[in-house]
Amino acid sequence: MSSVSHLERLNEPQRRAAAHGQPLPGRGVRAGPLLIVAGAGTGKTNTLAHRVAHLLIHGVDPARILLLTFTRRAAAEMRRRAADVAARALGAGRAPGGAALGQRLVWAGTFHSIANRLLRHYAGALRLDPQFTVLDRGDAADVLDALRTELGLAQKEQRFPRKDTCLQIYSHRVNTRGTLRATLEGQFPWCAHWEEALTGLYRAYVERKQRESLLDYDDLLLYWHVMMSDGQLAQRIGAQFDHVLVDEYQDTNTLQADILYALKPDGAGVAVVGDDAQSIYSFRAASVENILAFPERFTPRAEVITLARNYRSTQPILDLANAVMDEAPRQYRKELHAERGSGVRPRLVTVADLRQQAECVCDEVLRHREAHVPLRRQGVLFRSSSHSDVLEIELARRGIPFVKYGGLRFLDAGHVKDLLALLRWADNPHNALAASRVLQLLPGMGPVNARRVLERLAGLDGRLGALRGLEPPAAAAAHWPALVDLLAELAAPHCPWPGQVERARQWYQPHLERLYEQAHTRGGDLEQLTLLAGQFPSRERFLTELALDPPAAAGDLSGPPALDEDYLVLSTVHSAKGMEWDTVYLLNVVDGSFPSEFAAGRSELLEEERRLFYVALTRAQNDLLLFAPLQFYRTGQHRHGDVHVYGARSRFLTDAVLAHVQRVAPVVAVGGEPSSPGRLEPRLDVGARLRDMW
DNA sequence: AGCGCTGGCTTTTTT
DNA sequence: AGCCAGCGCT
Repeated sequence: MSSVSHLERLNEPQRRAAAHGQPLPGRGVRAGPLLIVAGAGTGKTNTLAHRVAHLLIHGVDPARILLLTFTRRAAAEMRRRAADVAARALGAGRAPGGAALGQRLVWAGTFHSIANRLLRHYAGALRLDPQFTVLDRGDAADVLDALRTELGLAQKEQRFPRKDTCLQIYSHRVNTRGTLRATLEGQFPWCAHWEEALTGLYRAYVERKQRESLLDYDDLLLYWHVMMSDGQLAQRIGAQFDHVLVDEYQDTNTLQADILYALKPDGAGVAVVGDDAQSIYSFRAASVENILAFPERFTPRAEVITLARNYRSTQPILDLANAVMDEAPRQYRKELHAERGSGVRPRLVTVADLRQQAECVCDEVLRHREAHVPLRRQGVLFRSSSHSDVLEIELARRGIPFVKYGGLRFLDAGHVKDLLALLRWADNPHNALAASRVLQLLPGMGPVNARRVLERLAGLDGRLGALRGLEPPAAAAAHWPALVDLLAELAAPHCPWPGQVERARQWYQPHLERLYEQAHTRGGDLEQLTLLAGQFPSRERFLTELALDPPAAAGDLSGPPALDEDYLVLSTVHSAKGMEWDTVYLLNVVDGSFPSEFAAGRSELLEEERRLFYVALTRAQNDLLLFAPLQFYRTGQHRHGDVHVYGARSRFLTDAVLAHVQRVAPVVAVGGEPSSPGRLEPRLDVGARLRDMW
């Protein structure tokens, strides 16, 4: 019958998951709660997309499907694929095209972006300014920083936690819905004695955000959650959706889970997908408990469907991944089985140091490219962002193009923050953080003077036009009228959005040149920012979307690279979630890196490192190379000032695991110019020596 | 007060 | 290598 033909490309459990529930003739699908436990590469996205398509085909209104994903990218991907499947099944003739159908899935996004939309819509019921500003991470930390200075927490004999740490602690506490003490003891023991001072800081933080209509990432969820605690509102919002689908459920936190349950207390129409073996966000308060406990949260309990047939990788890669997980305390147990059959064994390459690792990766990358694996089908993964530093230099030297995901963000650059602060202030005149940043761009204007200006402004009617009458410090006087004019212009109610960034940039240019080195390159960034701004319909949308979904790399701003462009992807393992490559290189598989040194001694954290390792391994389709440098440099500091340490074998590489890899030494180019001038002719079999160390 | 400089200290991963 | 507190000069 035609209603299943769209599912014929799925295997049996996938099909059961996609078609779960009873179709009501022409009126949608009635379904109880469903948990899909989907191992890596088992077609999770495809299954979820088919479920959405299945719902659409059975007449569910796309605007009544809430699709919660982990990233913006994932949401877009899901929309596209679901629409494709549905459009194909419905036939091009009598249905809207796939793209149009995808457009109508208006409630697809991250928890945070959906929260943003709902809150702006229901702001009136919450005594919330619908024009609220969303703080990105850096902004939130800056607010905390200002407060800790104001509260006199900065000058103590003992150093108070830095702003990012303060924010992390706050965030963890809020997202776990536990006590500050629990967060401190569990995650930040070295800050435990600051409990009282931190409490005061957070109290001030919450107050300030409310006064200035600022919401940080956590507030988006918190406000949503509070909104759901009101019976009437919860009822109303829940009734807005017939189906709620959640992707990457293993990485949701307690707050998100509670929102979900409040949305659909009986689980009707709820379907969540995840893999407990890939839970890697506990630092963000994600709780594996969410997925483990999901079925029992409902009566009758949720149906559980497990997907274990892997379509991504060859069997030797899965054997390795399975072996790694075999040593973990088991939860939803699933041994991945490759549909694609056999292939080459993963290789463990022992290299002398980071430099040789970089050279070796480059060699292999080029070799693969010659063997018709384009750069973009190859990915280099690492535990922490800085681990690719040496490699990046080598790639640049050899002219191999690459894009890096994770790590330093475009939005963290001072000049970008400056320009955005200007727009933010105009957008929300209460935003003292932005205002203070803007004011301090002027010479002679420091924190104290900026504060004075803002206090006097607040004493007047608070409108930006009133700035004109205020007297700035003498050094800033010359710049004052231009700034006041600019702000008045941008803040005027009907100031057209196109052109605003350009206008702000003109004003900012001389300050840029005065304040920063390399004003030219920085100016280039701002040009890109201007182009990006042009893609948004309004200032508020631009600022909000930018905060909710910051460009991952500076290159992102110019939009996705052209299709014919080929580039290698470098990514943290965290950012590699859900992605796959023909060939994967995993850097620094040594203790201290994998697992991270910070996980030492805490078994929970160690288990998360194991899952992270597992995620990295299962990104590979055909070829997997693990690199183990014997000498492992540390960046600066470390307690005893060591420049480098001898990396111990990663504790995840047990004998049972090693049985699944082929151990090799790098192929050193013989006869050609050796890259290090010290090495003359081959007298030593270095490779053999290195192998012997294991 | 602002601003530049010095020196001590530093948990990784991100919506 | 970067953050941040504190110092000294303007």
